[in-house]
Amino acid sequence: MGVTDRKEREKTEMKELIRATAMKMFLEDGYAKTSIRSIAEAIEYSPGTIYLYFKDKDELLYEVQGKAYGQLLEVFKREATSTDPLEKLRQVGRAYINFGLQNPELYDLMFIIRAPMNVDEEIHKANGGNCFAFLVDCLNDCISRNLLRLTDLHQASLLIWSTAHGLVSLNLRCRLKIMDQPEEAIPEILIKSMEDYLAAVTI
Amino acid sequence: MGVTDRKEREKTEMKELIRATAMKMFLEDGYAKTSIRSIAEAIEYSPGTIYLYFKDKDELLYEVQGKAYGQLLEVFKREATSTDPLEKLRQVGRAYINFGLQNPELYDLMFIIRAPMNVDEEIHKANGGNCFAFLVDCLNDCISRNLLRLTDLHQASLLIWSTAHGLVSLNLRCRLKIMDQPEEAIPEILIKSMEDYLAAVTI
DNA sequence: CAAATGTAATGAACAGTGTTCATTAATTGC
DNA sequence: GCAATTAATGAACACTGTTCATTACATTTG
Repeated sequence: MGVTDRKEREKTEMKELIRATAMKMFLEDGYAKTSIRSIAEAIEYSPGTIYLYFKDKDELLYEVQGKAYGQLLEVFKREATSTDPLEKLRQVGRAYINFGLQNPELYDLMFIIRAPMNVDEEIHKANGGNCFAFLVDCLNDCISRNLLRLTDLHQASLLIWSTAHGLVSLNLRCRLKIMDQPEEAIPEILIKSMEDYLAAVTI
Repeated sequence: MGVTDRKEREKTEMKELIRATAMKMFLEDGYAKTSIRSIAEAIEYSPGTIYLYFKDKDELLYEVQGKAYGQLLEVFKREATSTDPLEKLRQVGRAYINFGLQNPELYDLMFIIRAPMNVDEEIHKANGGNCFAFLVDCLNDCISRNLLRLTDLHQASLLIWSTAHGLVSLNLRCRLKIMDQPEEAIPEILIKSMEDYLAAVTI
């Protein structure tokens, strides 16, 4: 059965080619501006072919989202290594914000873009869940040691995530222009804000 | 000059008709799903007519954004009336989150949707600026009385706005599904989280 | 009042989108 | 070598925002 094996392999290779090309184009031009036709053109196939491997454009988005969550988790593991729970929490915060600042299109696609939530719910639970779990673990160390003014673990996780996401997403949508700050100062402001926030809820 | 007066009047009436119809449809179906053709059909004019009054679809969005900021400011003025600075701050937080929960499409259009930022910057400064100023004023009362653990006024404003926006927008994008909470419990969770957050940064 | 002017509205046309599906091409199994 | 299966195609469909030559109407002028 060497033939069916090869076919299987070719099929997954093709799927991977489409996935990788789509991801590259999503990150360069954004999800909305990347058309199925342009992806097809990039891999030198006809538009219809993509639909033999992916149900629709959204499914392609879900694939990339999955990869993206994996990337974020890796960043967490790489950047948040301190043995001090509070310092580790600060590292997570910094890592999250830097990730959003350095990968705007990726961040958009993970947390801001509107996409019909079909399979989405499961994909987010499976992939995003790991990232969230990292934060929860980290916070659990802080809360169980009574280092924070927040006592409900999951609520605290939600709050910290919301704050970081709020900072990143308001910036990505240029809503911080109402504060009269120079463009180049913003990354530091966001990081500083997050740190001051964590300091404020630290006992 | 009665004729030119009437023409002027008809022109502004027509513009208002388009603006109002667009807003209604944006709120019902969302910005993306509302087409120029469908707006034109709703007011029984041809698609081209809309372009005699608005440069493009984005300009229509800006108009609605302006109105929306006005609405939010009114909600602030109506809901946040306490003479106690801290209670007033809590009222602002509650009002913001409830606004987002009760007007999801409007909130989307104000803070989440992607739109080319051309005139946008000025519109946001002018309209959104008033809402932000309300929060800043409110926070100024708290900080000047030394009631909060946050000392930098503008940074504190940014933080509180980010937290509230984070809560609302993550919910709007169904990202809170990774926390296993029943749908109907979420509004209370968001409000409670915001309140506990404010409590945590209160001295 | 009739003709000329100005202007508001039209709707076909353009270039693009996601998606489908009958047709074609290639490969495999017998 | 031939039939059957599978993969790829690309035209077609129904949409999108936007433009612009054409038309219809209201107003002003002769």
